[in-house]
Parts: sequence; C-alpha cells; structure tokens
Amino acid sequence: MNKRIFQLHADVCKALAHAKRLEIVHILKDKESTVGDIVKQMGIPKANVSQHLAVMRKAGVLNTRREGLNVYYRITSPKIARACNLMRKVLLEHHVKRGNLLMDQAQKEKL
Amino acid sequence: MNKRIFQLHADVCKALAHAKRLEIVHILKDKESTVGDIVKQMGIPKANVSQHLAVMRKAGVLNTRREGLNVYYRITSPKIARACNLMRKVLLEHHVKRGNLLMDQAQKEKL
DNA sequence: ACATTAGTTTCGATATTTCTAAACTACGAA
DNA sequence: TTCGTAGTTTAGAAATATCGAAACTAATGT
Repeated sequence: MNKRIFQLHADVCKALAHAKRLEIVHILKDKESTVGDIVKQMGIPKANVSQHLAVMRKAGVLNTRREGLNVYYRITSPKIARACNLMRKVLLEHHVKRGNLLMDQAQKEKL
Repeated sequence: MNKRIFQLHADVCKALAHAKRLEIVHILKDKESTVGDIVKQMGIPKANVSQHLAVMRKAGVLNTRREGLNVYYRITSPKIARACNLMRKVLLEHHVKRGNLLMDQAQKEKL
C-alpha cells in the first residue's frame, strides 16, 4: 500500500480542519469571491482571512485569479466541494439524531 | 448560518488529519480489528496506535467493543468511510494527473 | 510622485499536536 | 494472588498551528 496517498490526504484534511476554513469553503461552494467579500461575510480581520486562504491554497484546495485590485478565490475542484458537503451531511444526520445540534428544516435545507 | 456545524465538521477533519490515522481508517474500511492487528499492520508502537485510536474515538469516528483481552475498533458510520474514500479518489485523480504520485493500475484498484 | 484601496507577509506570543518512554489498568490463566 | 498479555494513560520534549498587530506589496487613480 502506497503510504504517500495518506500523507497527501492528511494534508488536505489538515487544510480543512478548521471551522473558519470550512466556513470559507462553504462561502465558495458555488461561486468565486474576493477576499473582501469573504471578510464581510465572516466578520473577522482581513489578515486572518488571508492566512486561512493561504493555507488552503498551499494544500491545493483553492486557487486564485487577480482582477485589478481584487483577488478572486475559488475551490479548485468541484469534487472537493462535494466531498466536503457529503461529510457535512453525514455529520448533520449523526448529530441531529443524537440531539447534539438543534436545527429546523429551513436551516437544514441551506446546507 | 449555524456556525456550530463548521466546528463539528472541523473536529472530524482534525481527527482525520494525520497520515497514520487515515491509514488506520483504511485498515478498518470494511472490517473491525484489534489494536494488536493494527499495530502489526502499521509497524509503529502500540502506545502511539492507541493514542491515534483515542483521537478518532473522541471525535466519534470510531467506536469499540471489548472481547476478553482484545479491544476491537470499527468505523462508526459507513458513510464516514465513504466520504473518506471519495476524498482519497479525488486526490488520486488530481495528483496522478499532475504526476505528483506515481502509481500503476494494480495499485489504484486496491484503493 | 503620492495617496488609496485590496490583499499578503512577518513577527511573536500562546495553544495544540505528536511522539517516546514509562507507568498504569483490564482481563484471563495457572 | 500472581503472572502474562492487551491496551491505555501520563509526562514531557519538540514541532506545528493560530491569531493579532504591524509592516509590506500590488494595482489604480489623481
């Protein structure tokens, strides 16, 4: 068994293993955004957003395009977004069942 | 948007964000195993395996069953295993294309 | 050339993760 | 109850991750 794939996979998991970064992935789910837009939606300092974006970019999860003053970020592969969504749905089922997470139908549909 | 789900998801990603732990998940893909078996397959100290198992157990990724002297670990939900496999396949495609990972057809089929 | 807006990088303090070694607990057998 | 096997926990050192603050770069307009 080739152990290299586990390291590769671990690097991607590590890049996603942070609540703010998963929130960014969710924001970028089906459209690219500028750093400024992400900052507005998240309400945290721009430097911090930029640091998180850099982590995911290094891991190959995101990539970028500059247009004038703005830098647009997007998810590299729609499949990565799908794997993320699948995982989130699994967790939702799991935890909603156990009552760890209170959430109504309207909220669920947004995921 | 409920930010709690991002933290929950991040906790699971963190639990998976280590090459050895992903190797364990792969070993447990479709059967339970004792700690001893996992130790033999991985060739690393038992204490370390136990620590990694504990990390995943705390995150709800694995659970256990004792039978005499042996403790059997298994993946909590087959869906988690599937999400893992999906992610691994995406990465394989990606990196094999870029030549980051050299692998023949026989190896691919084992994943 | 200078100012402005958008984003990045660096520094350093703090927190978390990882691993080895050693001590420990749990169970079963003699 | 003592021994051996299976597994867990703890302690501590080293590595890595996080985040705010400040300095920095990049592109544009005046």
